[in-house]
Amino acid sequence: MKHTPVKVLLQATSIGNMATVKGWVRTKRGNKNVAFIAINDGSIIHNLQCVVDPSQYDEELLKRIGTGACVSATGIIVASQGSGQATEMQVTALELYGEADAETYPLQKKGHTLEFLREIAHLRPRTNTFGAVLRVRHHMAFAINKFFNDQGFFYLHTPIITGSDAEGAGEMFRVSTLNAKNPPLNDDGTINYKEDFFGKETNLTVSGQLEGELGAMALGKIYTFGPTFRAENSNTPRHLAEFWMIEPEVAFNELEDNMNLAEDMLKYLIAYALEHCYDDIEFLNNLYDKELIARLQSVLANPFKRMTYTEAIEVLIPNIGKFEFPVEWGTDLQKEHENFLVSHFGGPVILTDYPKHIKAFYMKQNDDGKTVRAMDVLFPWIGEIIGGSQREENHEKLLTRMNEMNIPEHDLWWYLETRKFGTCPHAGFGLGFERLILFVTGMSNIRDVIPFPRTPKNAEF
RNA sequence: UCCUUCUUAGCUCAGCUGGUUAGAGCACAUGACUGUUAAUCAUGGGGUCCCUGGUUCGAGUCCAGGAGAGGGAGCCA
Repeated sequence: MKHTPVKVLLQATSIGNMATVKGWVRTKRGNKNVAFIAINDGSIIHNLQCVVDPSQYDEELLKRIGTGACVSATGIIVASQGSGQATEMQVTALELYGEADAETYPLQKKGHTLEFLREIAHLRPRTNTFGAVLRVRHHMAFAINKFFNDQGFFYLHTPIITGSDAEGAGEMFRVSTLNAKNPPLNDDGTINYKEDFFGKETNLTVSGQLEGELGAMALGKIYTFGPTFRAENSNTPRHLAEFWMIEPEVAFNELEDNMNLAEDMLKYLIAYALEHCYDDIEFLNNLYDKELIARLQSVLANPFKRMTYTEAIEVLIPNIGKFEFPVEWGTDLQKEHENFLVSHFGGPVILTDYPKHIKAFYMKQNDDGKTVRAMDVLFPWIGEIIGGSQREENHEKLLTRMNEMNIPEHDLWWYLETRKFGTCPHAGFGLGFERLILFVTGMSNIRDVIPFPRTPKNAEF
């Protein structure tokens, strides 16, 4: 018999229907007269309560249907006599697909720490928490594509294996088919990558931005959304070695347009989450973060505070006594400074026009000779969620800056040609997908918003 | 990578100043209970005290080294 999602069976319109449900047992309760089997199939955070008359079934079969078992139940959907749910199933047929030995199945009915669940990442999607997070993650991925598609952007697939090591966004993972124990060598003892698969040194991408700019110089408005890799030895709740990044790039946009796009996108995504994932967000709000829903609504209700780096420094200096690290014009902001600004203004802050020496080579230089048209979006709780800029479109200025910063120009000849042939103002940014999910779910560790996290010393599963 | 805290039953933890046979709750098993909501009650089984070495009559407890995890910082998204 065709089965119906729990999500549908829980609706009052299902009452009176014969149906089959297939899923995993969350709990079983009861006595010798009646048994209650709560079944979850992942379609929604709630379970379907299946009511079983034990006298109608083999005692051994019922015994094997415990927490974690996979079953199929058929019966009529009725209004629930209990108070915890609107509907339930009066079971007439029960089939066991696979049992889960209670002695060894690691997921119990009761509390687990998130740290323990990370050790059993192959099973944790079966918990309420990870079901909720993974559903939210799906809806956010879909909403990102929808947002950009609706605005006329094209989804550009930039390469995951990159031949340039000049993107400047961090340490890279080498991609090679050479024999690691005995690689071919040049006369001077260095590894001869001419014999490698691609005939040159290659790595996993740290950013699709440079290729994204190539797309924007033809299609006008593009975005990338794909995996990104950083081999930094970062051990924090906000960093992953493998994460997903969204990078829009828009021809003819200047910094102001870039800020508008970032704010519009973030608000669209948060509103989408509240509209389409409310059950899951409500669950996370109640279990982990009582301020979650209020914080999401607050971000939607207010414009992001926009100010220059220089103005931010002026706000920070009178409060210098509150900080561990010094504040003066020219130094990069520490996390404590960013946190101060966000709580001082009571919401997201967009900082622009940073000193050029703390930002990347491709950012557009301001006329003051000191700052560049950079933009960071700082969010409550998680800090920097977006980093972006208007790009330097002047070939001469870009080349000079690359030389100053020792960026090898021969590696990026193709990037430079966009400035030689039909250059134009353009801007873009990068949004860390998992950081967005952190914000929307209220989870506090980035390892808990991706199914199988990759971090230093950890690539299990 | 740096600072800091932690590692005891399947899970979450207690274990005092080093002292006899290492405890609790939950989970699990068995039984009871006429509709439960993390059901309840009774009984029971369950331990490489992270690893290696040291100090001591004696180490879960003290010391050294190592591994793993959490929090904070840096790097960034």
